[in-house]
Amino acid sequence: MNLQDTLEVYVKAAVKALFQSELESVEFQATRKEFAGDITVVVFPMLRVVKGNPAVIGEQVGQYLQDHVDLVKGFNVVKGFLNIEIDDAYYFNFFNEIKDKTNFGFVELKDDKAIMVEYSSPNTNKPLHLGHIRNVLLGYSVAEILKASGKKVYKTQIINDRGIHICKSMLAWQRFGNGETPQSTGLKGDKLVGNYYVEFDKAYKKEISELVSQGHSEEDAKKNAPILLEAQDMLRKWEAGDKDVVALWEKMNNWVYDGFEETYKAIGVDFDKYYYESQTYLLGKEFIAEGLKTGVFYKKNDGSVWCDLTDEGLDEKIVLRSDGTAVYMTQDIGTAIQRIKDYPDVGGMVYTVGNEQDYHFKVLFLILKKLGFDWAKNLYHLSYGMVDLPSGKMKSREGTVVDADDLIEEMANTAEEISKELGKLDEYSEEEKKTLYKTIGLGALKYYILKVDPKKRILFDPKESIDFQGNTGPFIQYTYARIQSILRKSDSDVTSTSLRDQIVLHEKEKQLLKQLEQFPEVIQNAAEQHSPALIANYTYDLVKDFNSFYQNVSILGADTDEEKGFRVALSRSVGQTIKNAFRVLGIEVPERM
RNA sequence: GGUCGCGUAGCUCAGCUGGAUAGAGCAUCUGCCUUCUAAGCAGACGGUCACAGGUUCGAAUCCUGUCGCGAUCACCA
Repeated sequence: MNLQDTLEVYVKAAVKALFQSELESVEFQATRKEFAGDITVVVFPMLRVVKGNPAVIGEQVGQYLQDHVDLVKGFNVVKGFLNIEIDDAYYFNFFNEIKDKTNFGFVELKDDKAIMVEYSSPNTNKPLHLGHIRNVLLGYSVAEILKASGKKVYKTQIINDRGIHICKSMLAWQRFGNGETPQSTGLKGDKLVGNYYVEFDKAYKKEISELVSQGHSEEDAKKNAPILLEAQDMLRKWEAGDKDVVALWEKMNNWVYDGFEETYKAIGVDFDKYYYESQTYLLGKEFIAEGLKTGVFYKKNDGSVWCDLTDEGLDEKIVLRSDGTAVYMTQDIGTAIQRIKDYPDVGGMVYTVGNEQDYHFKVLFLILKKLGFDWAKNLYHLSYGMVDLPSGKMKSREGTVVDADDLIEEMANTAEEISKELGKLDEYSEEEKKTLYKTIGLGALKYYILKVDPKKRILFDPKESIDFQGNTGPFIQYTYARIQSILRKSDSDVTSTSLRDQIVLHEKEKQLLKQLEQFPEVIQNAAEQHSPALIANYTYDLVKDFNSFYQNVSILGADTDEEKGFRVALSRSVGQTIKNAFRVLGIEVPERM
């Protein structure tokens, strides 16, 4: 139980004893630093049940608490705010409870129902870019946060492996590829396939302008360019199961998967299960047929199938084309159902998908509810803002994308430059240095993305490098490394001695303890709100507090062994908390830097 | 046009289940490395919380409207 919950009981008791009134809840806030006290009770809301002057009520409640509650050492009232001073013993007790925990803030698995978190749903015709990075980092982190909050979690993705886009790459490769492979070119598979997607577009544009110069209208040319017709023909062949086309499709998709896997590994994320649209859209069709029988859907004269959502304030939505082929919605219905079939313990799902698809998911969830699935009420669209460039949206075909692999590498290079300038790593081997540069570079990138509220869009300017100072990943990593340095230099048995409460807490120490106490709640909040940003901002505050402590209070040079032991142990706990917080953000922490 | 989201310091962001004088970082300026890692600390400068109403003892926070930016409203995904 944290301080607020503990005090709430006493405040309620005080109000009952003094005014014979029942409070429903008590409003707390951190005491502003210009006033004495550790925690503040806001008196105003009590006026609803207790009539009188807030300052006087504050006095009376404060006095009652001081007289009846051991942990309340003193109080003062400013206007309607009752500032309470807490006895150091309370903080020592708290610290004794957590000081040896390595899993501080994390909750043991407590829910029998699992959550499936989907993130990264790439098309297989081009490499991953910065937009995917945000998606992957958010999804992975939210999955880890949910785990830390006591949930069982499966991480998954849906791979958009079928459709006209991959046929375009296939066709261009067939035409211009001369049998190139990742092996023959040394290119990552996704890059190779992506290049042919661009090649296709070039050839397509060329054909359009030729047609236009021959007198065709622009619209006509776009629709009837031979290379496009051929790509569409290829798609039909694929759907018909044409052996050669399917073989080519498999070959090129596998190149892409290998490339993606390399990128995921570099980012440091993983998945428990992969889903492919080519394998789930048929199940979607089955359930459309089912829903047609039960009246969830209806058929129009042309044979297309729709869902009427006008009662919910939305439009009608098509779920099957008139020619009977699947649309996006069809396969998403199929995928969701397939997942529950595969993992019956899943009670809800989180979809990490950009906010451009808000409407789609609103509709998807409604349809699944209408189809009568009880898990449909536990679906959540983790909607996030786009990552835009100063020039606007990233466009693969126009080459205005920030490539994921390139960016990761650049970040490590920047980390290397800075490290070399600072020159603190002389005793490290080249191998160790390389790993460290990667850790720091990735830390900077991940923190930069994750500290922003998911729903806000991010403007990324490639010309301005991501910071390594201030509210950044490397700053936090640096603080962690600092703490490890202290731990190495202190004799370890000091940290294991149990604490007595004779030490008077330094203001900076108390601040750290208060901040540490928040951590479990921050994890829970972040899980409820699906927001890694809350963890990032919390960690930053903790680290700022630690650095202030570090620069103002001597740890290893403390006056007594007892104080020294306490400060080392406190530092160790802060370090552990940084590590735990960063773990759920998917960021590693270095032993030195 | 309908719907949804966003608008806080020059820039990037916190704060938003209503609470005290709106907080950080970057940038600019001042101090601090013969003491535990200066990727740091201490401080200065910087705000009509887009605008206008409303609810409230109290609004950056809730409600309504206006403006600006973005997304979406496909037999695309």
